[in-house]
Amino acid sequence: MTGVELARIGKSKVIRRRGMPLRKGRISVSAPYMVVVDYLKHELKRGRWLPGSQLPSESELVRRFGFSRMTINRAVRELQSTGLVERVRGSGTFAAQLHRVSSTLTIRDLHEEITSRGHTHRAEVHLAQEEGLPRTLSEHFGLAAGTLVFHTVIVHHEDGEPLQLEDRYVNPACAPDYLAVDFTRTTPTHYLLEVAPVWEAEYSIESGLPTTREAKLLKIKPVEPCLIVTRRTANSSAPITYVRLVHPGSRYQIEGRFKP
Amino acid sequence: MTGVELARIGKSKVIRRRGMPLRKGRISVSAPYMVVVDYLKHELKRGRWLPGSQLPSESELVRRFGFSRMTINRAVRELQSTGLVERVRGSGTFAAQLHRVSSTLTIRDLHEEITSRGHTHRAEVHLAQEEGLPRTLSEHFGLAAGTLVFHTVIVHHEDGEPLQLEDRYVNPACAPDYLAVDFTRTTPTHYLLEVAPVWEAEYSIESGLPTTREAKLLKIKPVEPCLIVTRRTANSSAPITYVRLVHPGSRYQIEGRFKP
DNA sequence: CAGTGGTCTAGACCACTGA
DNA sequence: CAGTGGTCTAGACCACTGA
Repeated sequence: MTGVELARIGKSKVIRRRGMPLRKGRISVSAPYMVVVDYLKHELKRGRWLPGSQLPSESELVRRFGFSRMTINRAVRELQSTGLVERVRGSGTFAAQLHRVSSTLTIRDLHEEITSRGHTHRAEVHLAQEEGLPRTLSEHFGLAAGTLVFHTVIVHHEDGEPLQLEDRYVNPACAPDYLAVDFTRTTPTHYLLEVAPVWEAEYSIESGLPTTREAKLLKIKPVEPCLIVTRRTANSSAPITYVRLVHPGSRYQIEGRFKP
Repeated sequence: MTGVELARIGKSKVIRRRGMPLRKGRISVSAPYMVVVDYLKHELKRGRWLPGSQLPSESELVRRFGFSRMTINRAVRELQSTGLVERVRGSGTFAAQLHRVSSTLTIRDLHEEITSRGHTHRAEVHLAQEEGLPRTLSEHFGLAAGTLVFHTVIVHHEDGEPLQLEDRYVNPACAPDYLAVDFTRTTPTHYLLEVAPVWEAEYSIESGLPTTREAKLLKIKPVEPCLIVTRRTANSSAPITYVRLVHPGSRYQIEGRFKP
């Protein structure tokens, strides 16, 4: 972008201040701070400022664009929060190393996921009962061994094929009516997100073999590698649920993408 | 927090405007917008506004805290960007369902990861050559089959135990000197992040079996489940690298945690 | 129509950096 | 000391919502 073009962008501010609408004809004009965001992103993308090198200062951008400093500041702060630049007070703004691939791991309702692919979802309930928390899970779940908890084992099918075994423990204090839910119609994930807002979560993703029972329920050979996700959620004072999700490796993978 | 306490917070603004420093004695006083952020976070955490319900409006918060509307707006916008609230123009601000567990999947240098655990890292280079891109990878990598690319196969050990097999293809246009690097001293990840800034990335995480050759190099049985990560990075105009990372399931897992 | 959030401005004071 | 980013303010105009 040349200095002339920048000057033209600067002028659009004046127009707005005189009360012109944000739309001229069919062309939508972005908010001034977005103009700056787009400009900086575009130049970063082109490699104009290599990682570690310094970007124009706020006052420099104020001069170039003709916007107020608060507007410039907001734009650059936006890039900072997405990790594209780093700012050092007293020193300057620098292009960041894009090490971090910030992705979003969603606690997504499997029912939604399957139906959004246009497939049918069916849930088989193999266990739904109250029981004492096994000693082995006490630490992971964050409740004392022997505490009465709800335990469900459900196999989710996509178009008739087992896709996920969901072995879940639920803290009755957070969802007292959990066992009354018809899990062939409502998934535990969906129900729990409704009744027990999540404040924090921990998860682990690993590859391993199913237990004998899991293999049988998933209708796979005991030697088939599985993608196993375990997850614990909690609100600010108590654990909500601990779940082990076992997926046949041949049928499930986690995908992600990052683009600033 | 009671109305009285809020009123007191409001007064602190007046003090600042008269030129008092941000620190009184040893007590550090947060910036006003952070006061509002902390207050709203704290109340959300306590469950004061359940998911979907409406938070106080900006003007209401202006009255309560005595800060200017821009300051209140910045605070609430901050919560919005972290996904804690949703805002609808003309309607209001609402507590969000915390479905999204926003986690950060880092492209991390394995050497760093291992040494930060206090362990020793050793890399064995099994292949480093130029070759034509296999047809099967053409689509994944984003280059035509047969294009000359660099290909390296490296096994990374943690305290002498094979932890990761790194099978990597590199676009020579982005890193022409790639093959000159001594990979027993510098990991490909480290080198590439230096010379070829990443603009976008895609990854997939799955569970599967190693190939016969991979199993041999990792010194595991061919039936041991592995956590397999494939990743493609690119800058704005060309793909940089495509890598398949194979980890023995028994020795590696991906962990994450989310807390607003 | 009153209420909501989205955004901009011009000016201000400040802490921190590095020559 | 000049330059940098961090932050706040008081007022403004606007688009959109929903009674």
